[in-house]
Amino acid sequence: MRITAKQVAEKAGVSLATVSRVINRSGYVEAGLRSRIETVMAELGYVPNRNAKNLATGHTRTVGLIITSLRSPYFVRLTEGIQDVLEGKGYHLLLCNTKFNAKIELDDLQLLREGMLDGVITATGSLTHDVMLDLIRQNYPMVFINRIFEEIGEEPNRAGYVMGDLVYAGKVAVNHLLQQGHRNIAVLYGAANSTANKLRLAGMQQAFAEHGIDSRPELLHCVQHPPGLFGVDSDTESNWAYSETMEILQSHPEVTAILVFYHPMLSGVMQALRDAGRPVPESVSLIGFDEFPLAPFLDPPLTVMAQPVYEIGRAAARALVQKIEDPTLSVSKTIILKPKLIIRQSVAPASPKYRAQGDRLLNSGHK
Amino acid sequence: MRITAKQVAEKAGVSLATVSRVINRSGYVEAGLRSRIETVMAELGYVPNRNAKNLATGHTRTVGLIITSLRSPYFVRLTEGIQDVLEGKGYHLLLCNTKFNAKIELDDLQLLREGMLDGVITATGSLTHDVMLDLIRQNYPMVFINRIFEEIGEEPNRAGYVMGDLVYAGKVAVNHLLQQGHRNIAVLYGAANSTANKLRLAGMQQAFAEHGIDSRPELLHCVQHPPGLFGVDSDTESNWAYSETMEILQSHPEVTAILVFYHPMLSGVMQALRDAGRPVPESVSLIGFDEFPLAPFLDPPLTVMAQPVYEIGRAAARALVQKIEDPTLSVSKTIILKPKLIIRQSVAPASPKYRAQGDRLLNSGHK
DNA sequence: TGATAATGTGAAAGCGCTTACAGGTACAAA
DNA sequence: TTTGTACCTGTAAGCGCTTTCACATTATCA
Repeated sequence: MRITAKQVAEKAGVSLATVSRVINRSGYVEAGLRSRIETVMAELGYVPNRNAKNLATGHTRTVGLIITSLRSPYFVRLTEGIQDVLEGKGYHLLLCNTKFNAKIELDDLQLLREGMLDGVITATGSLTHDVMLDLIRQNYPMVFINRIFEEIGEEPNRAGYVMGDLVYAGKVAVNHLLQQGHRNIAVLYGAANSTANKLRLAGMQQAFAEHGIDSRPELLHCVQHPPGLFGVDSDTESNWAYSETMEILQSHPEVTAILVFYHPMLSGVMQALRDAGRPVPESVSLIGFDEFPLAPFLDPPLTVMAQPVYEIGRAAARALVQKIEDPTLSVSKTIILKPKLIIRQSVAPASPKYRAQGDRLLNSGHK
Repeated sequence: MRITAKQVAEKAGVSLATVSRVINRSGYVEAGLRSRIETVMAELGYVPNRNAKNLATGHTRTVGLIITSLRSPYFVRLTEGIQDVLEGKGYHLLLCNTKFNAKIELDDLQLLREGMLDGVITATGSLTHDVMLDLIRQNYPMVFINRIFEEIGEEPNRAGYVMGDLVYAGKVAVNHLLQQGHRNIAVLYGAANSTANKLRLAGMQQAFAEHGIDSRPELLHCVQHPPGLFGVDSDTESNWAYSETMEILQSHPEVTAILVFYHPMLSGVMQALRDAGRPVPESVSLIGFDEFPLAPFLDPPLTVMAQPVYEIGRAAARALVQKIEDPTLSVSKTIILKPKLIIRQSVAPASPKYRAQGDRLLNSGHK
């Protein structure tokens, strides 16, 4: 059977409390006694029971991270940032991969309620919005990435927010395209209705506005996948992106540029472009989101909107730990970090033909 | 304060035991009472305390996964396989990213001893070999991926093993190269001394043997990174690979093919090749390990040894859960799954010049 | 009809820790 | 000497569940 602190106490001829003190280096214990107890612990091979400790102290020093998939370098790098700070603070990470499945997300959120998690970092969209709201209002320590809750006003609570500057990201990406003469741009979204998508869309529209162009739907073909679409399968996102891209290419041959917001969709988009005989960037320009090591080695080297996602992860983890350890409620400032466009070779000037077509559309006015 | 089962019991006018029975659907409880208690729980917003439950039952339904980095599609896909089966069985995943750092690995292993983890799946190399041995002998439920322990003979315990057929992988990869006339092959390893590396090396040597070639060190330049080399930094593996590749290219200009066992190194290798003016595959052929969605879109499309890693993950998780839930000790059979070479365009026939050079080396004999 | 089994409920003893609280000693300051 | 304070250790009451055991009550079957 397993050795308990009580047995250590008996063998060392001290009380349980003293053993606890040496384990936790808390309170006073005389040096001689301490080392005697440590010897006994070593002899007995004593290992403290973490569950008992968790119960007694009311916390576990583990936090949950909710993401949609590790297939995106965005989430990978985010996770790394988070783990690197957690590790330094003695926290552990419980990973929840929702695959856009609300049930899975709910399941992990429940762990927070059940006291098994001290806090949670959420990097996903809007699947379980109401539950999140509820948790925030109940003052659970939470940090949200690229997401805000308008419903929560100035009520103090223990939620924090860290974001990339998504408006800026959308704007800069579209600007780059606009400058190269692109007018008909298709956008492949991640989950619908997410804060992130709204902000990016706003940024994209700003870019159009700044170019004196009215960004009617014809000029910006946004495709969002329905919630809960993706399964366990290795490449459902990619497959979805493939068929959506094919669809766009056929129904909107005037599209000369594609923005891919969710990295796992990239391979599907590229495959579709290849199958449709539309070379990148000669025929269609492409911008990906999130930098990854092999981006310079794609054919063509991929122009990418790089979010400072490692830093976002670190900021999120720091904020969460701080919120966990400080019982004070407050209304928290949102931390915002700027992304950067890394220009490579997947964007080229729009072919004059399509350029003209876009401008024609543009000049035809609308009611 | 938080609602406890005791309060539910009082309000419902029943005993604590009965409340516990309805929570766990265990034992007998009359239908009417059950629904009354459920109503009370709902009214009170009762959520059971998981730490108390963990303490009382002695298990947590969470398992640990130890990997080196999420930057490799190998570990990503592995993690997905594991999570997909765990999720179905009601287990949660605690993720440990060692970054080849023994301290971090030890830390998570400790959670197993402390009872916070019901079991652990280890997919890393040899950093904490002795501790692993210890844990196995103490009959903790563990599953090892691509790793075996010769030290454990026929002693029954609760460890399991699942492996890709690494010998086969090494053999097939080298065979492919040999057939194209390559004779001087460089290999970039992951962590030194791992079971996986030994097996692959064995396979590679088999391939040479089958071609009637003696695979002296001159013909197979293996480079292993020292343990603990890699840090937090985004691309230490890549940087290491870059300088090693540069080094090889200079000191062994006769090398015409490179095998990259650890995916995060790939970008470094490709950058070095590019900087050294050695085009792939015209000058140097390249084989990567582990398939990933963008492999067909690299320049050139990458030939890759694809391990059935999702299946490996599933098998590992199934094995672990089974070992957790079945207290019987046994000596376990190793599950072996075959990889597959996916041929694309990063391997071309060796240039005759180097081919000749390789053969000359070969024919010069050795003492 | 009585014996046996199945069903339903409660009391209470843990699970293995932490943490007041109380009490004791030693030593410096007053 | 007294008092105050730092230092040291133990007692015991939890933390919030699960689970055994005992005891009722009801159904089942010769």
